[in-house]
Amino acid sequence: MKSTIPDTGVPFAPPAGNGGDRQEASLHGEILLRLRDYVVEGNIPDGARVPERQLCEMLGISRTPLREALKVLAAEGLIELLPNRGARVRQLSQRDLEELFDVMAGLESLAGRLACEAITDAEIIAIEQLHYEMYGHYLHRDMHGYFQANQRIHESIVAAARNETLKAAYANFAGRIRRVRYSANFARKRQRWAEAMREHEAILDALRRRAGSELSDILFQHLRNKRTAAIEHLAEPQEDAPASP
Amino acid sequence: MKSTIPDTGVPFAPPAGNGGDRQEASLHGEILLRLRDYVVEGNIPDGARVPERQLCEMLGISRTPLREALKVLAAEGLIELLPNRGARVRQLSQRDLEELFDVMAGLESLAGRLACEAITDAEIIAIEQLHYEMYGHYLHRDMHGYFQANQRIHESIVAAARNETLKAAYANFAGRIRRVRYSANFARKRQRWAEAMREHEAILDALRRRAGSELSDILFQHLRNKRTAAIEHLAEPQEDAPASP
DNA sequence: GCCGACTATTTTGCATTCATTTTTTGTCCT
DNA sequence: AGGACAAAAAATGAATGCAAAATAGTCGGC
Repeated sequence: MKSTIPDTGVPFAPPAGNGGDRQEASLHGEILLRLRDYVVEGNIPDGARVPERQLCEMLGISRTPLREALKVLAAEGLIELLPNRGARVRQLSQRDLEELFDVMAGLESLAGRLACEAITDAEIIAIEQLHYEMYGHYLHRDMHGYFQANQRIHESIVAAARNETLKAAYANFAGRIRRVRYSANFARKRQRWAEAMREHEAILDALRRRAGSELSDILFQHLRNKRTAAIEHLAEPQEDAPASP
Repeated sequence: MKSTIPDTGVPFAPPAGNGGDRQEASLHGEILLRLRDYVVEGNIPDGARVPERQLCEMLGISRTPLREALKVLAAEGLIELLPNRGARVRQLSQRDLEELFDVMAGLESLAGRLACEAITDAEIIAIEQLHYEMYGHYLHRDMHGYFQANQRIHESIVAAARNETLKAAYANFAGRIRRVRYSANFARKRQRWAEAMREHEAILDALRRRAGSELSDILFQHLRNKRTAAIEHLAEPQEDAPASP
């Protein structure tokens, strides 16, 4: 039960300048991107065994670059590499999820604190825009739109922190959680929605005042509450699935 | 100037249960551990080019497992992999260091907050012991002893957070910074020493009261101050190197 | 009929080999 | 002599081959 990539945590890659594009020269790099998406999007069932050969012909490459990509994904924590027994999609226990949410809370909390030091008025206005947009989705019970706007707000805060290292770490953890979201059908309870909206107002308020320490607290609590909702949801799935208008 | 492991950050490996041992079955895993230490300890000069062949015969293996290990190290951010141009030790700019310190500050800040929820009296007492020990080293101007005790205190706080995911991430970032410490001879200024001691008192105080939010703030500031000291030190090296008694 | 041991097939881990690309060296021309 | 071009050498990226381990399948025993 020991992973090949053992006790050391892998933080993340260099800032690498480019934020969003995914051009990639080398084959194994290309494979890495594709495989990561493939796993994150939940195309492989939890804990499923995936023979290398099968992936090879699926991707049309030989085993060497594939294995290199697998090692990296294992270091990222998306899959497990059991010695002589192949790669498995990493199955997250409830405890793992709790830990992940807490780390995300810590990172966002940090992002908020740093953002207060550097954010511009224009950026705040942009976030306010997203906030109102999100509020609209909330009123219309549009879960998907709400969710997206919400994500963009949090990403904006991370971006405003002006810290590529943080951004990379954030993206990595977000990816791990996203996989769970894809697999389990993450609907949020209505009551939590209202709470979340109120919390977001407080976030904006603290951000406007550049109250770093305060914002840090609020963001942590906000994510903590998200965590609780998520865990409860996992315990008893699909309660109060929102009707799309 | 693009790394093969591109924009995505690699967070870190699974908890993997075992905290400290480094038994490793697979060859590439063994190689990974040895290479990581080798790099972290600064045996390779910054930005130096290291031909694979040379590493292979140094480690007595073929290129395949070596390259797998290199990919992982690149994902961890310790080295850079330039397409068709080999591996280079990642050179951290001053900005990179600032970012790293800030992320460390965020993680420790989080650790403190979580620790307040779960830490036992016994653990607090143990940390107090370390604190007094550190104070002794401080009085004796024993930088090395001071430094070690200090590190153990921070590790204890992270351990008390009861979050293996956080612990792994922390270890990864700590490794990146440690490399700089090995290379540049990190002496701390005396004035900063006194400040740091006071801050540590405040940390202990907040910890005893389980004041999570407060501790979070103090730890962040503490690390922020460390950051400032480190950056200043890099700018004008070895000022006030402490005489060992 | 079910459980356990033995064999065959598959799969992983690593070494070796091949094809490009890069870097170095050597030579020639200005 | 200095620089540019060209060829050789070396290094990287990927594919293939081979040995060891694991899985599955079968047979035999109880």
